[in-house]
Amino acid sequence: MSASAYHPHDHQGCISTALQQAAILCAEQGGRLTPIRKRVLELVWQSHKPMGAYDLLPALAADGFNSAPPTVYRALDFLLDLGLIHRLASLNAFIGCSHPGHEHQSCFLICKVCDKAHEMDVDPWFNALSDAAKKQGFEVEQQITEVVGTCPQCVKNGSLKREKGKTDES
Amino acid sequence: MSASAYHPHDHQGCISTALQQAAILCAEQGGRLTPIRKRVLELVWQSHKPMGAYDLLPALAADGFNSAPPTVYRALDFLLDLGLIHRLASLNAFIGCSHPGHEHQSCFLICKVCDKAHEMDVDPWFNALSDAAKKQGFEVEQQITEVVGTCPQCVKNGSLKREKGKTDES
DNA sequence: GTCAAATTGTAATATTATAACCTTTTATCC
DNA sequence: GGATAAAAGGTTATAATATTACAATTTGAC
Repeated sequence: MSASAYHPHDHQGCISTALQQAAILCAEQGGRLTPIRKRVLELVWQSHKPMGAYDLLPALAADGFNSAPPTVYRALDFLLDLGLIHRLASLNAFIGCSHPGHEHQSCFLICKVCDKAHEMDVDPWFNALSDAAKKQGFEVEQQITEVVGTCPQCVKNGSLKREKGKTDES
Repeated sequence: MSASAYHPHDHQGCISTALQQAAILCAEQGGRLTPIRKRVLELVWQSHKPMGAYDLLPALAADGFNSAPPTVYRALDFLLDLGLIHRLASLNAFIGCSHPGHEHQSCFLICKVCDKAHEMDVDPWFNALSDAAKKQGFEVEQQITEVVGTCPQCVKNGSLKREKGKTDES
């Protein structure tokens, strides 16, 4: 079970779980979790905020790794292929998958206040959409769903601010 | 009622309808449908394939318009604001809205064979997703849904090819 | 140890989008 | 009709994201 992006939690746990699952998946599928790939996965998991490819380069450089765009894109592609991370099309950014290891379509709730993204489980919803598409004769391969708005935490903070008269709202 | 992207139809009709609706919306909302904006809208509607911003520049140039990136991006932004076009995040491309004039979330079926995109009406479905998000305390502002796969026409063509043994499938 | 495949290094460049600042056009008011 | 402010467009430069192409190195299998 993954922790919610919105609440305090042992985030080191998120990272180490992700690394463990990566190791397992690589073992199963014959991929190699090289130091660069491992470090990129860690960096993507550094927070629950989606990371741009170019955000990762300085961190890689600081660790003494090569840091040219192809390096990070290769690692990201590898991790995407294994389903260890997702790419958010609306942000051109990457985020760790909270339940890798099985094929699934992802749906992200993206907070425009704190920038965090939370992977939501919406299988029934995906099936409904797939069915609608199939009804039109469309063969579905991939579904991209990204919901932009304000996360519970930021809604709450916003309300607190309003109570204290610290907002620009009327 | 808009024509299906997948079937032969009077596409000039699509374009002229789009232009008429644009004129009406501009009149209602006080926007100005200048020659550049009008031409960009026409170009976006040239086919049912999403167009990249940079695909539009040569066509604008050929028509004697200024053709630097800001020109086309300003026109696209204007059309986006009025809801006359949509942007497909997974393609970095733009496509005409088939039912502008009322607020709506868009859902596109994108064919990776013929590159056409079809706007699907999925209000009930969107509400279900919104409800799921709200149940978690998330305030929804925008929903991005893009389904990638093969359109009915291309599925059919694929089947025909298979019958004739013209495919690479086993 | 040799070889082929996978991975990484490196330089250059492609693609998409925006910033900043200036000029022109348009609508409005007197 | 001319002054004026706002909107739109022109121009140059650059930012941000991503890929190509090819060389060098590492790894695993035999």
